Amino acid sequence: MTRNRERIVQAARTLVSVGGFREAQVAAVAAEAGVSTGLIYRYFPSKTELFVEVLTVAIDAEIVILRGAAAAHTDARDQLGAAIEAFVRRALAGPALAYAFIAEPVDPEVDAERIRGRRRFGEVFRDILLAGIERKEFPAQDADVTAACIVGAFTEALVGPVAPILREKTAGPAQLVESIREVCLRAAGSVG
Amino acid sequence: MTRNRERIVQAARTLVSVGGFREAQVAAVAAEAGVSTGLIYRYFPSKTELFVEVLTVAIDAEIVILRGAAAAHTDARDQLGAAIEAFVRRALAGPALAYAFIAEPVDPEVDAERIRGRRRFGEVFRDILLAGIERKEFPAQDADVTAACIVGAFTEALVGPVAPILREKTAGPAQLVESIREVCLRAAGSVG
Amino acid sequence: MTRNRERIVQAARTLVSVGGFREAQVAAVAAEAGVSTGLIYRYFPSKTELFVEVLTVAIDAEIVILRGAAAAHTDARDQLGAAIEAFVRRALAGPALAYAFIAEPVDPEVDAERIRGRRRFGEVFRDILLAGIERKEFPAQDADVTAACIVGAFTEALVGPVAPILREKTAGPAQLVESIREVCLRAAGSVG
Amino acid sequence: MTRNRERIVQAARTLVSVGGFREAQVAAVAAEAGVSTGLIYRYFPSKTELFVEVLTVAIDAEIVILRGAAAAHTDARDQLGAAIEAFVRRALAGPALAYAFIAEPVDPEVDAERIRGRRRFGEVFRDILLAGIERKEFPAQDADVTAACIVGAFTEALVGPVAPILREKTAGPAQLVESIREVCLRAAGSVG
DNA sequence: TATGAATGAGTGTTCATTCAT
DNA sequence: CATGAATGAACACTCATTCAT
Repeated sequence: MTRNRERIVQAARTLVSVGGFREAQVAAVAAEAGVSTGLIYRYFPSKTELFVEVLTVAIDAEIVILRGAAAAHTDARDQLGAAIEAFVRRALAGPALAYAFIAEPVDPEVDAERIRGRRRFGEVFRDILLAGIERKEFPAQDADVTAACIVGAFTEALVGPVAPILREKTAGPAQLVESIREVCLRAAGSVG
Repeated sequence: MTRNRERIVQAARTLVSVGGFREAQVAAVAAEAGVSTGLIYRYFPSKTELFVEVLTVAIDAEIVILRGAAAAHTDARDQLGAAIEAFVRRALAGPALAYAFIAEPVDPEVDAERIRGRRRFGEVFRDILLAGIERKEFPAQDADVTAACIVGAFTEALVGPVAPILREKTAGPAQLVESIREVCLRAAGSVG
Repeated sequence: MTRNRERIVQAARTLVSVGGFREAQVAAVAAEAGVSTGLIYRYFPSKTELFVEVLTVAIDAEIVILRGAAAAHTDARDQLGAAIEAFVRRALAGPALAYAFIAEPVDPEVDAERIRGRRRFGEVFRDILLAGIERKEFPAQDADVTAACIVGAFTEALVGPVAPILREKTAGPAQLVESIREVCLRAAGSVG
Repeated sequence: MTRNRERIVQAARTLVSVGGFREAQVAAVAAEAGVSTGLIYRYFPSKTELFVEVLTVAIDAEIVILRGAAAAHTDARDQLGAAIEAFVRRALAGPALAYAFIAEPVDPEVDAERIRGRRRFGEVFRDILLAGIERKEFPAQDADVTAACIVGAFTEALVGPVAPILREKTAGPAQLVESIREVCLRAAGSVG
């Protein structure tokens, strides 16, 4: 059944988001998914491949959402704001995705996928920035650097070590979303 | 001899910066330091404690440098720019510190120290921001959020996945340092 | 269908001759035979039983051929020479049978069958030798020992480690067949 | 201690000779040697390397003995006879060496060493044969083929499946040694 | 009869930690 | 103080066998 494959991926994702790669042993994934360890190897050639897929799937989904949120607007500024807000809102909803982005995966191959994921996130913002710069909505700047900074910024603010404190301090999620959005928009040079 | 203790910490730091926590086994640290594995346990109760100290020492040193760089200026804008530039320049000089900040440490306790380190970095920027806001150099904003974003921003731009590409693309380190500084200053609301 | 049974045995035989017992897993046999793994267990109670049959069938066929080759002659010397030649020629034609005879089977039970096979090969030669000794074609000797030595001799020359070199060196298969035949005939005491 | 290394090799050798490679798991070797499994990896990079050494050491020792036995004589016939006798006597003394020569080791690398061993045994006999042929003690023949056959012959007679029966049947070890020696000498063309 | 998904015990290997010297 | 040999629990992965469909 292809249902088991999904169960395995989901179990792996859950374990990573809760306890990091460190606690996501094959046996634990199997237990979480309610299957035997051997079954995991029917669907994935190795633990590495499983976690590469976990990351890929998670990132793909987020990328789609980001681009979708941006596509609902025409102004680059609104696109940027919407993409950031979409990302932040989702991240605040649960720890599922968060951990994977700051984690140093045990395996270099998984790490490569994580790196690719961050790069792809950056590309979403870079595209928006480039269009905005061309339309004079943003000042001239190195869009790649700004995009990387934006990714780093909300990653840190959301899933980084400061996040728990920020969440407590700021008056509810809406407030935090708004703060992050403003910082990132300013970083892009958009005059608020 | 307390000299051995230093040699061990230095060896551990070297190994982490070169190959990450993954390749920094106790035996490897001992070999790098030129001591026996047993000796490490005379100075540190566990591998975890050793790496907590490695991080603490490294972060302490950076904090001092950051604050020192900022103290050379009076304008908040200049302080912020100097602190960022100091951090970025040092990070570009070598991988020594960089890796430790995005790495997911093997051990939760080490992770806790890493988190504390990032928070302390954030505090440096928060203090500068708060002073600047009070003096109307920066617009009203949540200084904690902005500070976290700044830490995330240059961490990503420096040691994140995009870094290698950025380094190749931008015309030399000086160019990259400048780009990052500008983004962060804009993020703080400083009109360039 | 009994056709499936044959297909399974044939597939197992092919895999063993190509890659040894090591690569002849049940799943691989099933794939090679174009059936499911489960079907194998409908015909054989265990993997062991399957490979015991593989060996038995292969050896039976060879024994028949050996005896047939010998039966075409009346002189013991010619019988011995013909039997050896028949075996050697067949072995040189393909690796099919060869591997199974020096291989240490995974399973003691399969090993027992292999041992039985070699013994039965020895008996073919022992019978020829005994008849030859009685007719004074061969000198008095321990026919069992000589027979075992003959089996060992051509097994080594054919499938042992020296085989590849011998095949390259000697001028074609015909030459090697002749050399082995001569050595074995001399071993039996037949004056060439 | 280098004593442990020897204990490990000896334990591995014992297990192989008693139960074959199949029963010589790392844990079993450790138990037999009275050490922990981890200690084995202090001396050997892998299970494979351990068993390669076990074979190499065993074969080296036998080769020295074979050549030594032959060196005590001047006639090629006597040399050949002495070498065979030496090998056979030792083999009859215990199962230690025996199993390793017919076993198909689990690992290709170990198998390669086994193959090399048999080849080196063959070379001992080939050298003796070549000298004897030159001195007209033996008739013209393919010395490589004869050497391979001799190795195969006594391997089969000694450690092959027929061995147990031969041992029971023949009147004591001395008798069997003599029979094998005679067969091999005849195979070389030496007129007894 | 036939399938092949599912099982889970077993194996080689790593590495933080200890302790006799 | 200092050594480094020794430990052993833990982990990824394999594969013969079973059984619901």
